[in-house]
Amino acid sequence: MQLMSSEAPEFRLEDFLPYRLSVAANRVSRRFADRYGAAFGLSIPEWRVMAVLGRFGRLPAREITARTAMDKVKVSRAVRQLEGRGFLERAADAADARLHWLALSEAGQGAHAAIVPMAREMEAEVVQGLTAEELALLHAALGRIAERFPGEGVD
Amino acid sequence: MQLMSSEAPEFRLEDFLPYRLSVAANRVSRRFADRYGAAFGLSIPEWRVMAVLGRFGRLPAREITARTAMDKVKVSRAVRQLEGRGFLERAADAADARLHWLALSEAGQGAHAAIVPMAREMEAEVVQGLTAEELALLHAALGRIAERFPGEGVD
DNA sequence: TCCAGGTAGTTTCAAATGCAACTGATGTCA
DNA sequence: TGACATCAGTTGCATTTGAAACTACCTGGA
Repeated sequence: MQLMSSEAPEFRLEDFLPYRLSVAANRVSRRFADRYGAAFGLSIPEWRVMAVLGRFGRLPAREITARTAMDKVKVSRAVRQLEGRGFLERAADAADARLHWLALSEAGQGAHAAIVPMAREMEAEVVQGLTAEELALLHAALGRIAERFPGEGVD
Repeated sequence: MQLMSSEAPEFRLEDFLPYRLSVAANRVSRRFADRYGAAFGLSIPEWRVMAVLGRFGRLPAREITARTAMDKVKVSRAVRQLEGRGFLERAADAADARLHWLALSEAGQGAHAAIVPMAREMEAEVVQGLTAEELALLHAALGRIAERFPGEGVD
C-alpha cells in the first residue's frame, strides 16, 4: 500500500449521522420515559399503546403492533401491564377466538386525556429552537429514513 | 365538561416527533448492527470504541465514554470484548494507577480501516436523496436536539 | 371431513442494559 | 500527616429486550 499525498479523511464519530441520530433519539426517549414514568407510571411502550387506542378506539393487538412500530411481544407485555392497571379492557371477538379487541377503560381515557397535553409540551420542547424549515426537513428526512429502512417490529 | 365546536385535534402518534425520531434511529441502528455484526462480529458499542480509538490513537476509558456518549459500564464491557478479540491493547498509566490507556492493536487498526468505508457507505444510504443543504439542516437540527437534551452517558 | 399451513398472541430463555454498590487509587485540606 | 471526598473502572443484580418456540385457533383446499 502506497502512501498518498491526500489520504482519506479520518472518520469522525461525532459527525456520523447514524450516531447523531441515535444519540438525539435516545436522549429524547430517556427524558420522555422519565416524565411519563414520574407522572403516570407508564413506560414508552405502554404510552404508545394508549396513544393508538385513544385515537382509534378499539383495536386488536395485531393492529397495535402495526401502528406503534413495536413487535408483538412488546405490545403483549404493555397490554398486560395496562390491563392490570385498569387502563384498558379486553374483549374476545365473537367470530374469531384468536382476536382480542382492546380499548381504553374510563380510567384509561382519563389518563390519555391527561397525558396528551404533556406529550405535546414535550414535543414542543424538542422542536424549540428549530426553524420551521428545519422542522419540516427533519420530518421529511425521518420519513424517508424510516421508509428506506423498514423493520418488522422495529421500534 | 362542555362539548366545544372545535375540539383539540386528536393525538397522532405517527406524527409525533419523538416517536418518529425513535423509529428512524432504531431502524438505522438495527440495520447497522446487523451489518457490523455479520461482517466483523462487532456490536455498535464496540464499533464506537474502535472509531474513537482509530481517530485519537490512545485514550483512557474515561475519554471514550465522553466521546461516544455511552456510559462507563457500556464502555468497560465493550473494551473487554475488544481486548479479548485482540483488537485493542491496554497499558497502565505510569503516574496514575487508576488510568488505563487504550489503543487499537495492529489487528484493530486493520479492522478499523476495513470498517470505515463500510460505515461511510451505510451513512450514504441514510442520507440518499438529501441535498447538501438539507443534510446540513438535518445535522443542525439533531445537534440542537442533543444539546437541549443533555444526558450523562446517554447513548 | 380432514389436514397443512397460516395467524394471534403468549411464554421461554438468553443477551443487553443500567443503576447502584464496590474496589482501588488519588487529591485535598486542615 | 491523616481523614475524607473524589475519580477510574468493574461487578452485581434487577429490568428490559427480542428471537424463537409454543398454544390455540382459523382457513382453504383435496
